[in-house]
Amino acid sequence: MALDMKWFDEMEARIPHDGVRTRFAPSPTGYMHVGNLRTALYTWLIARHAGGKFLLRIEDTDQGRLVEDAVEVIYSTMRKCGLTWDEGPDVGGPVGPYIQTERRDFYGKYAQLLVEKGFAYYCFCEKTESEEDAGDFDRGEDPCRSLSPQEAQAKVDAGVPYVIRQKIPHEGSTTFSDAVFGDITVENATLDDQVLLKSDGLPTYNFANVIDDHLMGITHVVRGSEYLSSAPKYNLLYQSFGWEVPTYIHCSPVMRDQHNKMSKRKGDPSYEDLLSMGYLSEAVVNYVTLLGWSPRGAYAEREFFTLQELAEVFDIGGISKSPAIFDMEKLTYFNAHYLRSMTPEQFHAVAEPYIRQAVKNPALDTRAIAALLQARCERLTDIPEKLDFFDALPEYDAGLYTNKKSKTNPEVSRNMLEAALPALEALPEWNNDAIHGALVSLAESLGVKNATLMWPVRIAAAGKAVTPGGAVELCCILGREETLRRLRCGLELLSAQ
RNA sequence: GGCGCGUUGGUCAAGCGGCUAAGACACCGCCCUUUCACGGCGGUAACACGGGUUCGAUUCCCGUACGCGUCACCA
Repeated sequence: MALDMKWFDEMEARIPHDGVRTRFAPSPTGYMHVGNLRTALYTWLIARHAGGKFLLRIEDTDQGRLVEDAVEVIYSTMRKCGLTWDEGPDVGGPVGPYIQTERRDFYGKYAQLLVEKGFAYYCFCEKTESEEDAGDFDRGEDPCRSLSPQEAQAKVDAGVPYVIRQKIPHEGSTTFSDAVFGDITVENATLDDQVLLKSDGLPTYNFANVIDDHLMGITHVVRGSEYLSSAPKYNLLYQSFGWEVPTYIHCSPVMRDQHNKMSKRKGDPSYEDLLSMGYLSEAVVNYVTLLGWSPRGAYAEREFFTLQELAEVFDIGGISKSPAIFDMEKLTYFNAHYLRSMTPEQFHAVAEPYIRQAVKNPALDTRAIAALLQARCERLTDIPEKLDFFDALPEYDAGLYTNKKSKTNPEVSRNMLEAALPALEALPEWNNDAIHGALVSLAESLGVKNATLMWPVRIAAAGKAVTPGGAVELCCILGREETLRRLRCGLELLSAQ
């Protein structure tokens, strides 16, 4: 069968040559690994930094199930992270389709083209079944490699199943250039004649990648370092077609510990999991970008960046060769920083649902509570447990009234509460300033330090030792009536001693 | 096993022949203070090992060790 050369020309003609073009090519698995997210981030940053195009391509070469939902997860994750794309399955573009299963018939044609050029051949051998066979198999000796075109064609015509393999030269060496790892030279003899087209007519991952990246005009390919060893074969493939090789950027993996990559299977959190654990998307994005990349020059000591700032500063040279261990504690620190950097309004907006998990009483002001929380939580999920005393005063032990530094014990606490009660009762207004003023001047007139009065009031108001705010703030939020009631409860408890 | 890659404090990391080897997280201490936090100040802690090259190696080269990756009609 003759190849339609005009079709190839048309495919070539569609390819844009207008600067940097990068692509993120996930498989629709239903969630976003941290490692994948980082790849997406770097890919996006390279495009945006250069003012180029960023495209989305879905690699769905197998799984027929779930795909619809899973692709949605990819879209929504990308959106939440702010990773906008210029071309993709949903928005289209000049080099579509952007879903691999819809490009199915492209690959066979290019495989045949390669056969015609003498850089690939039909192979009619059985699959290599066991690992041992595969290991011992002397690849240079594949008899199909030396079949004449006529012999091969005859078998194809006779309906013998076949795969198409890449014809790697026996001699010489291939040098592959990576932007992170530098030049890597390998002997061609160590490379195998990898399958390009499977017997079912579908391409292997390696082949599909080369074809798609070329046909989509991709200039920079970001991928995991596990693909590093197959890269020289890509080079050969590009050479065979006479195509320009894109810049490859191989990234070392994100690890869960010294020995293992992060993985959903081992229980490591995905992007979605991190959000539900109370982390902000911005914090995750910022932190993950810094796992394996660091800013240089004037920004070398900075670590907080918005996505836009990252796009300006990002450079391929800052990508590290060695793996990085994901440190949840440092992510937590980033998250805390982001929470504190928000305006009170912004913080209230994200915190309110968590506040309402613990505080059902509609009379309590969530804004005032949020204000106390902002400097006191590292994740949003920390919030509910800190507020457990608002709706109902917990049962507590009189021992809480003893605090050395504040110079309190049940005895003095009783005196303090007795004095505080009428002072608070008499206040014309109920707000932070008024309460604070009244208590401070009361302490002065009693001749005790502020803490000696504040401690018992806070314990009586909250019924617990550690609270997200001091006596004044808690009383203010609880309201006069409830505050007085709780102080009387405290007094009762102390009198019963 | 072959081939490839990597190795700076517990973690992330700067460094790209000459430095008291940055900075951040975590940890410890002090200050602030109405508990806890926040904030401020300070501290402990590292160039895997052995050879070269060089006037001089964390930096360049070669080994060793350890680790990782890859050797599929999986991606």
